[in-house]
Amino acid sequence: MTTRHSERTSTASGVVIDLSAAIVTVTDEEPKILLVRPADMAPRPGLPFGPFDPTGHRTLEEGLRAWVEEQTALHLGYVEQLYTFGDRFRDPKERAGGPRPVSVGYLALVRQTALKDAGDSIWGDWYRYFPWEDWRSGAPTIIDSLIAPALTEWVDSATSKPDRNRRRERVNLAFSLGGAAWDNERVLDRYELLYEVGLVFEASFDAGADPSDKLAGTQTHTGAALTKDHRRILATAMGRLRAKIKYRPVIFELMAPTFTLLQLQRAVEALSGGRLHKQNFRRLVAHEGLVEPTGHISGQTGGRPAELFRFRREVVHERPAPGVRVAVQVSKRAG
Amino acid sequence: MTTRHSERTSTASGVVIDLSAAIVTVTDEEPKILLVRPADMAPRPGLPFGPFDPTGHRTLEEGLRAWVEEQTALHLGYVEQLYTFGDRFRDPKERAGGPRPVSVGYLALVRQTALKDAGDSIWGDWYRYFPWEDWRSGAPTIIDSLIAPALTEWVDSATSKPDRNRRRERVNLAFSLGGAAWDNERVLDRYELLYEVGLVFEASFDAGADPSDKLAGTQTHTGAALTKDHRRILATAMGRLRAKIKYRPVIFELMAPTFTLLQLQRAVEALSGGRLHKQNFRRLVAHEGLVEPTGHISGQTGGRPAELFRFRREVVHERPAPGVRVAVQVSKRAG
DNA sequence: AAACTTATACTTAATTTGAGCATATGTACG
DNA sequence: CGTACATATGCTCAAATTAAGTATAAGTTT
Repeated sequence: MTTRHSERTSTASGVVIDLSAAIVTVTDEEPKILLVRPADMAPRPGLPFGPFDPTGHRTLEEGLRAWVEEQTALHLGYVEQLYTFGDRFRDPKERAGGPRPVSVGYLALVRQTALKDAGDSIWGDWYRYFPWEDWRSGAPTIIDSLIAPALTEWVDSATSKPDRNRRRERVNLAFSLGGAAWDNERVLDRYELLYEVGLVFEASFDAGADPSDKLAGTQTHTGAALTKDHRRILATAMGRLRAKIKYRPVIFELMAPTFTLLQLQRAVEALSGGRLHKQNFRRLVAHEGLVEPTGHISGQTGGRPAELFRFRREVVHERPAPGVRVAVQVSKRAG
Repeated sequence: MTTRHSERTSTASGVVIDLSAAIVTVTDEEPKILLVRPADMAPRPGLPFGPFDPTGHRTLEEGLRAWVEEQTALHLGYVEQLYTFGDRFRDPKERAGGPRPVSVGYLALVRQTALKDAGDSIWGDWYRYFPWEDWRSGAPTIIDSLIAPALTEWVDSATSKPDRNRRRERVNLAFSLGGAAWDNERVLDRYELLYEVGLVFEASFDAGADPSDKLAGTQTHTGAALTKDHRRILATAMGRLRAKIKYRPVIFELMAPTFTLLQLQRAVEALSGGRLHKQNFRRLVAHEGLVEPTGHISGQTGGRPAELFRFRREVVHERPAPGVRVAVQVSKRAG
């Protein structure tokens, strides 16, 4: 216990560090995530990633940028480290004796204009993988039709009473089934719950089940699957982004240089998964000094033309928490 | 570009993953950090850490807990992953051909009662390493006497005008020299700025300077130093904890099972580095349902005896963001 | 008993938030 | 040309929250 600080080089064997990127953009009021098409080995699409090279990469982030530029011909602007994933058996190949992969996950934001489609990378609709997260037109039907009943059954099937209570609390907290307000930031909580209950494809796949089995019967899987644990990384990214919007002006990383206030509002709504009160939204961004008018007018609206605005970068130095601190209105769940 | 997803094992060579822990407690209204005494090789104390063992450790967090228990005989309760550090030359030994260390940093909270002093681990005063962060009795003198002048000089010494402006903005943002309100969460920003300007010991040490040089003349180094980049990890932990207190009831991880409201307030103040308005603080914790009275009375106050309270765990399931959302009053800077 | 320390209840004004009304200014289409 | 419709924008209003007190209670210290 005294010599523990002496030279301790790689006693650890077989660690590989992967750098993974959840690259987000918003086009046509829809949030998108950059995916690479499945290669021969991978049956499902996944996030772009590549191994960290300690000799070539000065920093982790630099390594990530290099990989992404090579794989997708995309130059990343805003990049933020999310989380480092290192649980055993994140990659099923590990069971067969593969090395232990540790992934450092990143969130990156790029503007719509930057999408050059480079071969085998594509923009995937974010809510295709998380259909229960989009409340913009009311409560997602999949919750009432599929998720809620299955979760209730899972709660009831607990063997002991304290266990049942724990399960109920967890369900209520994640999916607000107990009447609480929907918390749009708990994306990861919800995904992990669905995984544990077996409601997402990855769960049964990771458990080694033949996927065609369950799918043959009733539809019990929700949302489209990604390879390995990439959907979990994406859930982490969504939650972080939804939280960050509220206190940092990151939304402007996704906007064109000039935009109308409605375009800005729609972008926030797309990411947040709920609707905003229009007048209050305008009051907020104006009062917080987040934007300034350009004097130009947009003609694209189909109604009264809107003024074009631009982001006021100076706001970062003026206010402690500049961001779109707006309450997301989420229509009450039916029933 | 098409085969990039095929088997790509460790082309990366010489990566070692370290797990580091910033273990925080509060005793006698002072925040403390657990440090391990310098061994022969390390000239300064540092955070407890150990290598990640992919064969033995099921998860990263489990690996961290195992290391800490082994090194300090401390069982960790609340643990949260902070950030993964991988910049080149974080450890000066790397220049001499050592392996590239990547550290996954964690924040852990333990209660005062849990401190068993196990041999060569000690509790260090948190503000000894960051004297400019404690505003509880007004603006720290070190800012006006040392930091502000040095930063101003650094701003003025910029060669180009845009460069000077960038420096000024950065200084104003981090240390609120431009009249803005002090933001107690920007701990990392401030440390990194001081590092870059050369005001912390680690900067000149990492640059290879003989430390006795500078110290011989005027005192230009602020705060006590830690080994390698552990002070940076600690800064990250402080910032995260200060932020988290406001929206999650993590403060109770540091409190005894029952406590008076003033004890609770002092603990929050100790971590936040500022004073709170007493009456509003009580109204807040009561109104938020964070605590409930035990019916018992504390006799230790030296004034009117206070009622003892306990944390209401249920609050987590009731409110979206339970936490001590209180504006930290920071006395205005002198001058 | 007087001075001091801490606890706790209550007041008040300013600010922020949530929701909506009213009106302006354009397009689409009969 | 006129009516319906869509969007933009200014403004009001009540409720809730926040910041900063005053007032009083209930102990300890000297």
